[in-house]
Amino acid sequence: MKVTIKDIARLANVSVATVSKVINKKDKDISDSTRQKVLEIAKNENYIPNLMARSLVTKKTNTIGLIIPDISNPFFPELARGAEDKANELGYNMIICNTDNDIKKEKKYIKMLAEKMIDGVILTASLKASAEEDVATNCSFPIVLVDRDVNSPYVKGKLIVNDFRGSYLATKYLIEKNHRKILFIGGPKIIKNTSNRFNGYVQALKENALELNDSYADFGEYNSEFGYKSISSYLEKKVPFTAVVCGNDLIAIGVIKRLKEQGVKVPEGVAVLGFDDIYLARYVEPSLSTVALPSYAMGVAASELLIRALENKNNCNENYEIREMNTVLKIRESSW
Amino acid sequence: MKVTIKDIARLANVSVATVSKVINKKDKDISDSTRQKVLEIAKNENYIPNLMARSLVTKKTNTIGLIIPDISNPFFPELARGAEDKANELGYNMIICNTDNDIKKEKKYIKMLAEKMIDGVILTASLKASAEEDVATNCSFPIVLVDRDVNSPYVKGKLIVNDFRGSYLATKYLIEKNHRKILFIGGPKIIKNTSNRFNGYVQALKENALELNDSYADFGEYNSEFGYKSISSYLEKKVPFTAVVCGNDLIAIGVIKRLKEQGVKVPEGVAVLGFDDIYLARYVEPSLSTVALPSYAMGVAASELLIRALENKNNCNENYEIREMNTVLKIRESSW
DNA sequence: TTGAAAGCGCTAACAT
DNA sequence: ATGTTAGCGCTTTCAA
Repeated sequence: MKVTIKDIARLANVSVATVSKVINKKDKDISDSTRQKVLEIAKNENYIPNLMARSLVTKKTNTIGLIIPDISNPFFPELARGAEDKANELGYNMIICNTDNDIKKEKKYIKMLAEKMIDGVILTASLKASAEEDVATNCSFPIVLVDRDVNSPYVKGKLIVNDFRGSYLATKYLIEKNHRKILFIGGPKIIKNTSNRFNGYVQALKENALELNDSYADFGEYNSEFGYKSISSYLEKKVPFTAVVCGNDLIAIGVIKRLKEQGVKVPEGVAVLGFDDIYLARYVEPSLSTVALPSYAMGVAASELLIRALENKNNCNENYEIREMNTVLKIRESSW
Repeated sequence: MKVTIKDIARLANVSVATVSKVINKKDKDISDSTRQKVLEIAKNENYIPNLMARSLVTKKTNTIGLIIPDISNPFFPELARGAEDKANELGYNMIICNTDNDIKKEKKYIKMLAEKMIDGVILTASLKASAEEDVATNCSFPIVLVDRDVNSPYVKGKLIVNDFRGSYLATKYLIEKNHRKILFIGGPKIIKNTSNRFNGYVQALKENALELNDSYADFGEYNSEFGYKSISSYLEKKVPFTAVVCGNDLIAIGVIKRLKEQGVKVPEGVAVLGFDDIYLARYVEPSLSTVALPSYAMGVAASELLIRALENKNNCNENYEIREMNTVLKIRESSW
């Protein structure tokens, strides 16, 4: 049988109220001797407060949720870690929810989190039909958005990734290196960051008066299989190109794989750029030139934003903080 | 203000008990009409049951914990996904805890999980000083072990990975391919699976009467940096070798990276074997020959074992199930 | 400086 | 078929 606050009270010959005060360090007006006694007994009895009972009265769980679309994309574990480390540091726990880019799952998780009475949630970009019918609209707890747009009074902060600028700079870099036929292979079209990344690419082409050919862009999944498949079909169709801007590193890795199989050298034959800068980007062969996102720092910032909002009593609704995370172009061996 | 069971009861002109029964589908003896009425009102009012209140009385949270040592090692997200999918399917939620191989963090998490009154925990291999002082000894809820040993009456199941056999077979394969000077570069020595994997390697050497040279084995971290560093020092010392058995895929990727920088071809100059078969193993260049672990299936099995134990009323203590997960040697391009 | 008591939202005997 | 009621373990006001 678990030992409760009652047991401690009985053993210490004090009331449960006193024990509660000591446990919660609200002990300004508790005598030193009682405090000591209670603390000692609590330790001896291996007392563990029941957080559910506590939350039931305080209406605070000190737990936040993190909703991510794809935990097998290395970008997200890194973000999760940053978020968790910061949350822990600030006295919060975190529940990670992986939606597999599935709206149904996302809905389910949001419901689950609501039932668990979490204090708030960090919502990262995910597939979605339209901003209006975003499931997040149904949240009734504070939200911090990462690379995503939701209209709701519950939104307390927003992390913006300058995806546009990232791929714009990346593409511009390729153009400066004299590439003229540049493919774009991105993730799912309905994800916002996909279109942002695509638009940056388009902008760079336009500025340099380069032909903007529809057949030069392909959209699919943010994984290596898709990169492999997509580039295969360009190869088959004998589309001429000398560089590929990829929606993320996983796609880039798939592209490089296929290119090599075809006997095309990277970067000599074709330059390939990734996006994200996952852990393995510098270890693959050739190491990946990529638009780096500060994944860990993003997680940290998201937690910070959310928890600060949670602890801010004067809940000024309309004025939430927007923080922009900048991308950095890292040139390694897969491009020149 | 959140709507509670009381509100629903009031609106439906019934007692809270009736509402509770309907909500929990314990409605054998509730009239169809009341059931309908209650359900409808609950939906209209957007009623969300407060799980904490429920758990407080049922002593069941329907939540399990998953403790993993390193979420940036792609093996673990895959396992986590399997565990979570299965848990969800069986009506459970899962909280992922990442310990960074840090005993202190592990302790903290176990305490946190206890406070949150989780129903049970899946504990995966981690650094540890000795079996006896394993933090898990302090758990007071059902445990399922993955690749780890703990002595506790709370252990309700165990997943064993045949690490030994995996690296034994891998090494044997290399020997059959006429490799004679084979290095072993493993993870931290105090992790059990490290020594298991090492022992398999040793066994294969012995059986083939090959020299077992201490300086042929190195132990460090399960990441690419370590692989890179370790092989560098072998290269510097001009130790002769034609093959490397690595403790995991990340190490192998670091090793290959360094080898190529040195102008050593893989597999022509040196064959490299990994362990785990992470998602990117088949996408790196050359694709990685590796001892595959069924990461997703392991997660599924762990959840299954744990939840079955949780739901098994006649809690026969001493007789828990042990399930062995087998490894499969996958030969790709990094070896021959 | 301490304690009594109400109540958080819910479930489960037990009545009716 | 439905309702009454006693808690689950805790915090918090208010009184002593």
